[in-house]
Amino acid sequence: MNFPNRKRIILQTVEEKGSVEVKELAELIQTSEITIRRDLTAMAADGLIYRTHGGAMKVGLAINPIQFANKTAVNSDNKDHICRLAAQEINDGEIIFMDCGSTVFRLCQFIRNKRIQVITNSLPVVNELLESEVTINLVGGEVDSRRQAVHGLIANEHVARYRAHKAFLGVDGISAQHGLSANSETEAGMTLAMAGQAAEVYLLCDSTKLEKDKYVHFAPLSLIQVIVTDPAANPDVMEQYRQRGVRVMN
Amino acid sequence: MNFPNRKRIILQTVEEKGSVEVKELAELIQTSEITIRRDLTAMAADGLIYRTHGGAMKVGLAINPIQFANKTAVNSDNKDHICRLAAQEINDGEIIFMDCGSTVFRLCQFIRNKRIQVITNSLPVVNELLESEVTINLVGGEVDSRRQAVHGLIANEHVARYRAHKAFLGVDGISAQHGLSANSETEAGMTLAMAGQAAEVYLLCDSTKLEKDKYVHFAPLSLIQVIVTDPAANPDVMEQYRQRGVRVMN
DNA sequence: TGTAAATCAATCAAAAATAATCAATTTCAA
DNA sequence: TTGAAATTGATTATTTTTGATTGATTTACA
Repeated sequence: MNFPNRKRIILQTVEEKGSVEVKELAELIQTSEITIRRDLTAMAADGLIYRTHGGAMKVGLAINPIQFANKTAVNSDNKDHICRLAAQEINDGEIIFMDCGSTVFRLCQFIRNKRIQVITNSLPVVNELLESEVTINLVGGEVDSRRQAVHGLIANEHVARYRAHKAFLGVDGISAQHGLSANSETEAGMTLAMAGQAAEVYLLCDSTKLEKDKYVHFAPLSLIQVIVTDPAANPDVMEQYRQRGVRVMN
Repeated sequence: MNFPNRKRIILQTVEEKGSVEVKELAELIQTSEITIRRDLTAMAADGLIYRTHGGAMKVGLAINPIQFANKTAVNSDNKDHICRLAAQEINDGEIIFMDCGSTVFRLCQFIRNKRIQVITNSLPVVNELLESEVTINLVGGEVDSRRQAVHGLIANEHVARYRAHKAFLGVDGISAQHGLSANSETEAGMTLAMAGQAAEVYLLCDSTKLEKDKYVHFAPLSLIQVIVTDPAANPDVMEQYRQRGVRVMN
């Protein structure tokens, strides 16, 4: 039994049952558990399945954390640090993109009194900036109630109509080697759309997300110009990013 | 049973029942309470659920409910009457426009459980329908913080991309002779845009607005097909509208 | 308000799963 | 056939997950 055949059987089993265990597959395919594990790891890297402890799941069934205001309690000190740094980079008169990341959301409180224009797909951001000096432009399209944000094709097209000085974006994972990754394709699409229309792209990214790879890899590191992170970030890791031409602030 | 699978079951249970207890989940998933507690803590950190003593709850809206309080109090009984009538006109599977009028806003509570698609430029409407059966499409463009709605050129263009079965709109004034009028040009523009893309146009309009003329006259009576108003409306006035080919409900 | 019961966090220990390393086997091309 | 590369399996160390215990905290009820 070779890899392509095993792969076929594994994929079929996962699709059928939603989730499987390593033991189960080893029994079914009549091979060792370690081989199954290797197969699963390879397939998970390709995004074909979602790897769990002891087995694998159908990708669609895995529930990813939503990015949202509720999360603000987690790592909040670090996030505030990041946002203060980011806010210093924003000058009056500028047009900026803000996406629906939880770190990006916290940026709101630091820019309330700036005379800028914010283009965003995040409903919490809009709400937070409604009564402020900031002019808000809301991205139109389908509302994802889970994420309390606007996503999808129409939303991406809307973004493409604008041109901004800076984009402040969040990601779920970033690595020097593989670049940016996210937990969902729709979020990745919005990130790409905003990054493509901004002169300078800032990634707001607490140190726990550095050197982590998530479900979809969607862009190389070269998409961004600046990473803003917290003091807990590993200096060696930061140096790696710098060597690849990214400015790192912390 | 591994974490991702438990996570799925927990989330599903919480969504279904609104709240669950640790014991209940431990029994359901056949695992220890401490494991459930750990799961809940992790999920709460991700913002997927709201942790309570002894269990968990469905995560509520993190957006502070955008207030319409000042306006909604006025004529509320009459407005509810209008909205009940209007809601009866909406069938599952339909696509409808809703604008940012205060009467239109009250329509939300009557359509929460309908399987429809709502296209709106009103932030309170979005907020109200976020956690409902309704699919929401938000109009993109400049946010008018005073009206808590999206207006302007880009917004009108966004609307032009869609085609709906029905539009439910508010106006500031209506008269048999002069047609529809509004207090601002931007609101008038949105009304026109939505009306132009809907097969049937409903005007939700309490009786105090009948035969009133406001700042801008922006459309003839023929723009609309139906007026929904309250029982306090003058029968003679209603007859006038009917004679001009408008269906009047009250 | 005070007391009892329930729930929780923290710590530790056990079990399961995994990663890492190395050896054996197979495959493939020359 | 031979030798290098790829694949597979076995072993061991590490990590992750789970459950039990204890003391602290919160809630419910009188």
